[in-house]
Amino acid sequence: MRIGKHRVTAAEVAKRAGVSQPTVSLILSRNPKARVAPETRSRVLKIAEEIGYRPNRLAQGLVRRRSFALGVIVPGFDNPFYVSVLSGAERVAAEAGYAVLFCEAGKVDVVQHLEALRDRQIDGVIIAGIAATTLPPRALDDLNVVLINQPSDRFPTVAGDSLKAGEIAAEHLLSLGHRRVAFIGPANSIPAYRFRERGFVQTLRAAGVSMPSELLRRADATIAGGYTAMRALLAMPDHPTAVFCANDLVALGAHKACGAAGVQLPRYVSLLGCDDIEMDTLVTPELSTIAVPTRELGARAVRLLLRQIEHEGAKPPASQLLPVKLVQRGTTGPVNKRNGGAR
Amino acid sequence: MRIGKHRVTAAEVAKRAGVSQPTVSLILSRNPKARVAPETRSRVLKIAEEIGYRPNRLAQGLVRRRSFALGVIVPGFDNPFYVSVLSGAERVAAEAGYAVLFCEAGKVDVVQHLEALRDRQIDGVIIAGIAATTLPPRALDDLNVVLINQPSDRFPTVAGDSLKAGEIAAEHLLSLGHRRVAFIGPANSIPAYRFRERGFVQTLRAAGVSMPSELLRRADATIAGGYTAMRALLAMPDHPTAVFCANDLVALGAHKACGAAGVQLPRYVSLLGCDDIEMDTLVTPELSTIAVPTRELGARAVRLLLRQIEHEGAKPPASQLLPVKLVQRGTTGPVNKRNGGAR
DNA sequence: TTGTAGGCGTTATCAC
DNA sequence: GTGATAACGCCTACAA
Repeated sequence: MRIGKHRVTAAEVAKRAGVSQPTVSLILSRNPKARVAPETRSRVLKIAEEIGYRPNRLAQGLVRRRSFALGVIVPGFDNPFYVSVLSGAERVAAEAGYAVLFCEAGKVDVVQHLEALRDRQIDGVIIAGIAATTLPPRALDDLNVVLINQPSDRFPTVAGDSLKAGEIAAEHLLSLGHRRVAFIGPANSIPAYRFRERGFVQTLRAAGVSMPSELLRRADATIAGGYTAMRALLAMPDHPTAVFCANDLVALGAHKACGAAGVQLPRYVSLLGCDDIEMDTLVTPELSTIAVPTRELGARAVRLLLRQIEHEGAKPPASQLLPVKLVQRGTTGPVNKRNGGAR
Repeated sequence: MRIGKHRVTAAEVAKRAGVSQPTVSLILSRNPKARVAPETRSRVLKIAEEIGYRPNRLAQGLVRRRSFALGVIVPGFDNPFYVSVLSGAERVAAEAGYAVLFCEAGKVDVVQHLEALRDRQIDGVIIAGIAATTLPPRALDDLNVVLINQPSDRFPTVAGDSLKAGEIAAEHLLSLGHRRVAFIGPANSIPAYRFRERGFVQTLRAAGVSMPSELLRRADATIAGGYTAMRALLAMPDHPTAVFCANDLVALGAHKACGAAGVQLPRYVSLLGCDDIEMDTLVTPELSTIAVPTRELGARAVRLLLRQIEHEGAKPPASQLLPVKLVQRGTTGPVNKRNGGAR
């Protein structure tokens, strides 16, 4: 509500209630510590309610040096993973009365986005999908930061257990009898993908299965990347019987390549992704994957950030590693003995 | 940069430059109108640069009564359509120096989100996927609003041409020889879906093809909704030879139902979606659809909003209707004469 | 228990 | 051209 052209201010409430403006402020913002006459209190509250007073958060922010806003920076929405993270973050933030400033950053302009967030006196930043180490050294100075899916000794982190994901993938494929297995993933990329790869390769090796270099395919972490890489794998005379992909997008691209080549899944090739995005159940057969609690990552990141913000001095909260689990659907199955190149 | 524990302020710059603080402000913010001695100007600019001065946008906002921030409210990310809209909006907003406050609103708490945005002195709001008419009458008072994909005589609007989309769909299916066609879509829903349905039905009728009520299936605008509805259609003794869906999610659900039932696309049933989301090309055969320029919707909505904000008094900018177009892929094909219930 | 004074970091309006 | 001075709306002292 407003009076004429100017919004309702605390001073307005004060005037009508016959008290001073700070008293109003005291009653409406300050916690239980506010020792005010119950009679005054209820009168002020009533009037504030009546004329629809709502504190101006910009003004609050200016004096309290807090904006009650969080920034979320992701590389883009090509990968539904980030969509989930943002969604989870927004829910928790909104419940806590924080706004979410959303930034989509094409690697180049992360720094600019960070500057813009700083100018708005942002209370904290969540970064997903961008390696913090690739940023200019001081870009994150004096900022409350929580990183998603990347380890750091400088900032608290929330991550799905990527190493474990790789292990689970390897164990699953091994248990199905696969011995000639491949991995598709990007070369120099965000830590999550590297860990998935490492966990996968190490577990294979521990089981006495080595992965020759021609079965380690480098590809962008996209559908197109997976498609191309899988095509190359299928073209090999002795193609692998199972393929683990750095993420579900890659796996879906690979899935599509199989479809295009007339290769039956999982009869001749088993295919395993990682993340568990919604599209997985859209393809036929549905994609087996390692589920990562994506929304939960965003939600927890916000909680960590709030803790960090709200008791400022304390030591930064401990990082969290969230469990992942195998979701077996239609693209993984027992190795087929006769399939050395057969279609 | 900061000095000790306090951030660099304009006053700090002023002190070092030996001028008054307002002069600094004048030089750094005000455009050409600033009549300032070139010598002073360059000195101030140099010092500001040196100590890394950046204006506090909260303080700016307080006095200018502007936050340089926009709100975007969408019902959720279940539908990639909204993801695209948000993405397009963010890009344009960021380029113009505006922040995007992202709100995911489960119908219930739209009002709360709007209140929160008001409290932050938001400069404008973009609403997608939520019928403005379902909001309390005064919820949008005194707000700069742009609506996406819904007509309104109160606010400017950016929309894909949904009526046309329905027409195109009908023409396409008719041209392929289909005469027994169905529609799957939600009952009481956002305007876009209603228009698609209307355009579709009207064009059919104009061509002398009526759609019996059993071929008008009501379903949630989700994958699950499409799946269920399609199953019901396939179970009919004389099932339709072509189906148009309110959006791609529904169509993908229907696609899946066909796969599960062993029904070949488009041989026995043609399937047509609407929106053109990325998943469409993931399924086999790829989904034919009517492409809506989703990112562009978000981008234009922001431009409209900025125009509205920046010359306040002027009449609200005209609404925009963006063209849609048929994207024929693998799920639509000529009617098969022999398919009265055949599989 | 409440009011007064002062300041958060800007921008706007004037005199000088 | 430039510098006081006064907002903007709120919060934190401290005094009454």
